[in-house]
Amino acid sequence: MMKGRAVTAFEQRVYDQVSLVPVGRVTTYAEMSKALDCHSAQAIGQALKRNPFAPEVPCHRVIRADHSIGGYAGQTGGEKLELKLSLLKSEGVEFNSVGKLVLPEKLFLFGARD
DNA sequence: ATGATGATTGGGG
DNA sequence: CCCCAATCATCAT
Repeated sequence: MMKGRAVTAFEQRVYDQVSLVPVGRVTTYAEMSKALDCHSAQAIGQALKRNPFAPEVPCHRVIRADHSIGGYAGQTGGEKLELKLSLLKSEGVEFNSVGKLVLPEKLFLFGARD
């Protein structure tokens, strides 16, 4: 039988990290790259786009550093993005007409205490 | 092993 | 808005 592709150590660390983001909060690719001591936010996106545990692992709670929505399920536009938006909205996180996070204080910074 | 790709980012025009 | 360089894990050859 077909065995799915193995989750790499790096991906596992990314998933563990994003799992720390609470419901109703979001973080950024850049913030995660710092927390994981990786110097490439894009590498974080690479791992998240291949997340085999979505939405168990909340990869939809990761947005861009400029507070815009970012991508989802391998897409940067289209229906999947709509899904990401509705998932976040159902958790109380919203974006304005310019596509930016309405309440920046909802950003979750690793290592910061509330 | 080498080259290309990408859910990014910060800088510049 | 668009373009570019830097960065790096993963994928295709």
